[in-house]
Amino acid sequence: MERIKIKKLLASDSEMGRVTVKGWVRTRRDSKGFSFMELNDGSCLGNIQIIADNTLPNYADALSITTGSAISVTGKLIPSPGKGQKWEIHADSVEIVGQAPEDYPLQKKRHSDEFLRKIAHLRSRTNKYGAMFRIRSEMSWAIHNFYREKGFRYLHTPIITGSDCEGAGEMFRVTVLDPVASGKTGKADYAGDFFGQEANLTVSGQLSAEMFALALGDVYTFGPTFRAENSNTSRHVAEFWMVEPEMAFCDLQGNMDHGEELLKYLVTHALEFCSEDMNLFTSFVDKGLQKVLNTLLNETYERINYEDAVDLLLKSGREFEYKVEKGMDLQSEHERFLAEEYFKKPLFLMNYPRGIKPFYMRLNDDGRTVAAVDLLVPRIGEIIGGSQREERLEMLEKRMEEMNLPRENYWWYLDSRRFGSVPHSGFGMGFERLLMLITGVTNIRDVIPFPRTPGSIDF
RNA sequence: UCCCCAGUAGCUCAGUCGGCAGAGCAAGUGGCUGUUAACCACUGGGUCCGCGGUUCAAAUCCGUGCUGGGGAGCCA
Repeated sequence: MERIKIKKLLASDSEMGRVTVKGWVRTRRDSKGFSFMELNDGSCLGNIQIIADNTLPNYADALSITTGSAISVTGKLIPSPGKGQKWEIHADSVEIVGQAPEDYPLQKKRHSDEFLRKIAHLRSRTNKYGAMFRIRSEMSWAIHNFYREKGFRYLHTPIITGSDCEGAGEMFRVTVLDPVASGKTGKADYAGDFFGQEANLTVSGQLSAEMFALALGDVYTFGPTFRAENSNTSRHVAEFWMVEPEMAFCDLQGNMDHGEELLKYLVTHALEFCSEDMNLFTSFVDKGLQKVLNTLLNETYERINYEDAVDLLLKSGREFEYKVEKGMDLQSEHERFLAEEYFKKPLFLMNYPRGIKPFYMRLNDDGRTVAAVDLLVPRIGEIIGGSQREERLEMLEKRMEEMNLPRENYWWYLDSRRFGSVPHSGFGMGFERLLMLITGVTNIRDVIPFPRTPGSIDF
């Protein structure tokens, strides 16, 4: 008989004569004459209650079913006389598909996130992580929906790259050379390597995306990104997913409009299409989450120049551990003060000093600042980082010279400024940080299936 | 990478001044009940993170390493 998803059964508005469900048992409770089981199949947060009478031919088997076991049940969907659930299945047959022995690590009680991280291969069988990864899936679709509706083209930029996108951040090397052998000679033989030159995992698809924005108009990438920084924080992983829109004929204001629209769309989508799972997070993970989500949805995001933000911090009278200094990048505590205490809502910080930003950001008319923009949100900090790109060939070349970037490595990038260059803008949004924001989960390792961090690549 | 904290039963944790290794939950067995983080009783379960040191005696004090957590830097 064809399997039916529990999500569908729980949403039913009438009895069903004969259905088959398959899933994993969360808990079993016995009576003398019958046994109750809570069955979950991952289709939704809720379980369906199974009742098995001792008149079943294999009732002894049913009594051996343990937490974590996989079973297949056929029976009638009937209104439950007990409290706590609308429907239950009165079983005509219960078949054990896969028994889980007593050392099954998940108990029918709350486990710590730290413990569940050590059994990341099983944690998605818990309520919280099941909900998390359903939301993660739904948010991925929402991103594609958003861009498709807006006429953006989905672009697949390379994972392996020869270019060092921003000259910032440590990169993972990609090689077929034997590290032991190359250690003997004392230096790497790139000419003998697969690509004949140094190759790395991408830290951003931006430069490639710019080329396609200048052809297809509006494009976006959404894929894995790699940073080999030795960052040990709750907001960093070595492999993460990033959304990077790139828009032709778009200035900094348009860039911010787009970021705000995207974020609001995604929050709306989560609340509309993941309401049951979202409810778990607003109720149990973070009591203040609903308020944060309301703010994200209903407030107009602040837009403030870097220099004005620095003035504001200096005048705040607030004692910071690190002094606020003009020309320096803001510290985490400064960003948090602005987003969480001063404005109490998301804010775009724009027009940073040129000295602390990469070469491709457009130089403003004041000559001191560039058209950079970061979106800061409460708790997470920076969730979006972007800029209007420098579209003027001479200015771009000058900036590259200042930063000692070899022009020949970027010949193709510079070509885009020689042939029909136009103002354009874009940004990167960390997908995991988005998930943290909308679920209230505070550790990035808990929003990605198998996190990769320094010294840790299990699973 | 730096600063701080932690590591004791399957899980969460207590363990006082250095003096016999503990609780709750889970698991196993039995009982009871349209049950629902069921309930009641009994039972089993330990490399006190590893290594070294101090001491008559170390879970406890000292050193060191490993692992995890929080914060910082870097960033998304």
